[in-house]
Amino acid sequence: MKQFSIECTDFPDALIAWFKVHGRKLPWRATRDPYAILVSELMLQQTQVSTVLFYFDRWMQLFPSTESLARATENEVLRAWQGLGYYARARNLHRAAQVIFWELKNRFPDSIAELKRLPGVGEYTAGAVLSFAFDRPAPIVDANIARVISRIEDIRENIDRSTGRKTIWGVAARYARHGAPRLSNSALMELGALICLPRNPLCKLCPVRSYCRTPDPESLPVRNNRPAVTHVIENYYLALDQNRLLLQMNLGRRWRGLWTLPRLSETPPDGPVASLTHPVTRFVVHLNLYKIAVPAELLPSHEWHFIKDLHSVPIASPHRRVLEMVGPLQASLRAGG
DNA sequence: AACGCGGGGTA
DNA sequence: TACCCAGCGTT
Repeated sequence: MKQFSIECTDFPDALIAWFKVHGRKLPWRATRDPYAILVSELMLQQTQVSTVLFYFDRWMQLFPSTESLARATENEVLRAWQGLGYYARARNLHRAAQVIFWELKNRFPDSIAELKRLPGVGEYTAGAVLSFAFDRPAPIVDANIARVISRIEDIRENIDRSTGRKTIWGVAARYARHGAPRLSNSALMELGALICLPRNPLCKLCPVRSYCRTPDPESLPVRNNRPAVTHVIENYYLALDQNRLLLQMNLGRRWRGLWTLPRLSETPPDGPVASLTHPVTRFVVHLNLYKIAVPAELLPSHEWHFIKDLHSVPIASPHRRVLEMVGPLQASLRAGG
């Protein structure tokens, strides 16, 4: 039977000893409230720690419990999430709180299977809640841990493919059998965040370098190539009527529940009053804003909003940014964060 | 088993 | 610009 160095008790012990000294004090590490942990995990999906800090703190003040979040309106929830992106996460978290509070009578799920039934909770997030909140052994593999494990074990399978992912999760599962799940999962993740960096890993500072099998850490993990970027031009119009601004509610999948500027199908003769370039996923969007007279016909999704109330309206970030460029709207957009 | 999500920060 | 990030849901 193949013996992995990760099974030696020395490895987790060395890692945890390092983590206790060098691990960051993050707000979601200072609590064992499963709701707070769940909030942090949803926010941290595909989003870096430094970005989440501000949103997490404000969210926990606005919605300190499953009950307060379950009772909130979708508009309030999306407004609190505004700027964090991937808004499906906000709706998932909202629905998860409603399921826990009403359907589960506010008893927080405490098994992988139950947690995965919550919207927005997959294998990773379920394991994170179980280990961080309940200190129960559960493997987790995020981008950090995938990188650490692939290097420690010199795994050269593509981690974007199912076989490669299976290999990594298998190692993580062996690792999770050792005690202190909260500490060991946190430590593994933190090693990836602080030492075992994607580029220029700090191997000379690594507390477990003697266990590391790869001769070439920077080549790992092996991942798919990124698709080429596609350039897109999008035109919108600025319609002001006295102290009101016309916005459009998104009803499709993209930005559902968020307001954007009303879409303009053709390019007007006069130049835009504001423009910005907005890279997102595999697109680069060139967004143009044209000033037009009050439109003759409004769509059902169109609605006038008082400019003084814009701070409480969830608006997609690029649209909020291009509106800030226009000038007189700045104060209303920024008030209330 | 891929792919879309069309976000945001950093080197 | 390219790349990365405490992934998930859908097809």
